[in-house]
Amino acid sequence: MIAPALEALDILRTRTLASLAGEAIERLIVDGELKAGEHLNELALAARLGISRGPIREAIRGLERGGLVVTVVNQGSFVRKISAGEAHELYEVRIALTGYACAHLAQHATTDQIKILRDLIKRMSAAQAARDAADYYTGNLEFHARLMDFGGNRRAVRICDELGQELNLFRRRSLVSPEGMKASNAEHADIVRAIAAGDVARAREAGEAHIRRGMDRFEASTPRPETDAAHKNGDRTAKG
Amino acid sequence: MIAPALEALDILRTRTLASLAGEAIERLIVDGELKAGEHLNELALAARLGISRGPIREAIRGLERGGLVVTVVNQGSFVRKISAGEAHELYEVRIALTGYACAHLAQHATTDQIKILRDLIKRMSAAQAARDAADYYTGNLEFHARLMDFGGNRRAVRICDELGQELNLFRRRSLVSPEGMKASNAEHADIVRAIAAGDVARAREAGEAHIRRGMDRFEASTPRPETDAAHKNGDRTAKG
DNA sequence: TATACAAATATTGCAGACAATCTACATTTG
DNA sequence: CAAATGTAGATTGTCTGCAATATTTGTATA
Repeated sequence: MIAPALEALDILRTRTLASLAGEAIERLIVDGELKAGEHLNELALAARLGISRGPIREAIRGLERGGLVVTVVNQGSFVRKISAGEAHELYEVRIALTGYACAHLAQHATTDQIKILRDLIKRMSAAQAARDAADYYTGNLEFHARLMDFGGNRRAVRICDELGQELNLFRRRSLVSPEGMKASNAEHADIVRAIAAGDVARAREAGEAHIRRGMDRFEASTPRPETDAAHKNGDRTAKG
Repeated sequence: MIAPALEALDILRTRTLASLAGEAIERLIVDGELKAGEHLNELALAARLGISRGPIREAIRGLERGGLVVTVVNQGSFVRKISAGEAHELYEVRIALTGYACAHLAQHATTDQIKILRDLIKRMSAAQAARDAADYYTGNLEFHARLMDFGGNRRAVRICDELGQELNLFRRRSLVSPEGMKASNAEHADIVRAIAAGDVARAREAGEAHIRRGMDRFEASTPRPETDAAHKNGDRTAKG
């Protein structure tokens, strides 16, 4: 065990304040402490993290490119506000990638990989029975990451991760009902069955359908875009 | 016409030095002036652009998140070196997205959209006949952008753009032979025919195959990874 | 000659300071 | 009373400076 002060110095040798600040701000956004459309005060953030504005600004540029934040010259940066249309687009990209990964897996999956997927399904099933939404949530995340990863494509995993993060800007960690969990997990089972059977077309179809149903559920549960168009930050929806 | 000085001021009011620097550095990379693995000297870049290091550093953070640059603490940033495996992954994501877009178009394309695609094919055909590689190149870029865009998904367009940029890190603007152009454009025609016929499966297949063949051509033309493993920046291939 | 070590140089990471701009509020003017 | 104007405070965009780290150069030693 190293003394905290030394440990802190060690962190500084291997990490940069900008990267640490980036993660911190990202957490603030994902956790909802910084709400969509809200202004990012550089000085306040710097004070809060006990550093100067330089690293904060660098971190914000990263978040900007990542789509979490939108910047207006001489006005600063704002947590990005995602429109329903943009959310739909994000979902569609996920549909395409998931479908492709499933098709790919139907041809190339090993028995070990299939076992891992089946174990995850069991775990989610248990979480659903126990009404443990949090456990189901993480299981679900891992299942989808594995799905993409087993396609052997870490880049696709990363893209899906980022898309998911952006989506969370909109749906604020959608809570799933027990029935929803059950239906969703049944779809997972469909996917894995098709993969195990080596049925390419059916695997793709099942993968696409799963994300699409998630999208439908989400859009059905989303109130029509509020018509307070005069809201101050009403147009902070897209970047550049 | 505004006096240059005033125009410069106008630019500063609407743009940030960091964003301008980001574009400038991006050009340096894409144009090959900064080669893969090369070190980005902040002071030198700042001097070259006539600004201070602050905006340069901010710009680099953006490029980092965009995958064009890799940063090592206390060593600085380097133009990302892409491995053959990573290039393959990038291609696969493009395959998935293009295939999906084509399938989508087969169901929803309007006659206007199909006409635009056909016109682009004619234009590329003319460029190929004239051996005008540059014109073919831009036509090809637009064709693929349209393909994605007509899926109605601007986000997918952006992702494909970014993937293409990263790929260019590897393939340094692959030059296409006249025969290559001809074959490639024939594939374009296949895609559009399937879309016009409303044949979803065939459209997807044609779209995927087109990118896949591009990938195959590319990988066939790529010399096996050089075995100068002792090269100084030999491991600057991935980030984080 | 090759290797190990040490000084010198170069470069990064960060902080603080300043000017330009924006925002909010009070004041004036029609 | 509404609109325009002016002022004070807050915030951003940029620059300069300094300490910490990395890299290079030079030197001595086996």
